[in-house]
Amino acid sequence: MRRDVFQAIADPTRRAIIALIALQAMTPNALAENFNTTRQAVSKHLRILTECELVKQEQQGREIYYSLEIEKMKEIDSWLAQYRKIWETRFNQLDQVLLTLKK
Amino acid sequence: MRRDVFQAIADPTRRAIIALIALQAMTPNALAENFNTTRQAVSKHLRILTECELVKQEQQGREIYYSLEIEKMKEIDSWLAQYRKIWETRFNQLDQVLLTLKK
DNA sequence: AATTTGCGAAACCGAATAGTTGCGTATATA
DNA sequence: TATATACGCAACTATTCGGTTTCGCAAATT
Repeated sequence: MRRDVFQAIADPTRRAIIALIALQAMTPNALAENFNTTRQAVSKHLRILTECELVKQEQQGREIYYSLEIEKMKEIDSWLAQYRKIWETRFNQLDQVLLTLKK
Repeated sequence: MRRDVFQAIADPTRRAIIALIALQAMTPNALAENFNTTRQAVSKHLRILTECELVKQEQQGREIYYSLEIEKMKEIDSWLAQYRKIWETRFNQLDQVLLTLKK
């Protein structure tokens, strides 16, 4: 099973889960109440997110709190960095053009 | 068919295509030669990338050159921005702790 | 004009995926 | 101790996905 961060964030429900647990740790039941889905479905998404280390869990009694592993999000950021470089270069080039026109 | 950027970049072959055409426009055949796959397979990926506007095409005779629509990549960047804010805040907090310890 | 080349599109197939249902287990509550 | 709650896991189903094969069309080459 090839699980990577990009595959994990491909699903909109998972992105919604990420958005919620980024703010505070939550249980599967609490998460399911926020969507039109069952606890089991959320549970499966959490398993995928856990497998690619985007999420960490903490047991408290019979409840399991899930929270975002923010470090892993940087992996997407570093992939994006190469393209950010491109659009920043283009922006600077445009900037140059505008400056030249102004003169 | 729900095509969005996140679903598009989920596939490793598509990320490789993006990396190549970010540097220069390429034809499906030229792209296929860079991978262990057929032109048709590449063609399907290009269709998906085109549908979500990550890629633009330019016909030249019977050849079609595909290149990256860098603007669309910013969509991923702006989604990531909310999380970047989180890790930067945490970094600053850690920075504060280190400063306090130093004194 | 006949052939080759570059391409998209459709039909098809096996694998993966999202979701449901049902189960077993552990913790909490009565 | 009996019951309710929170959860993960496995089995099952419908759908989607990545890839191949085949086809037809248009542009280039002979």
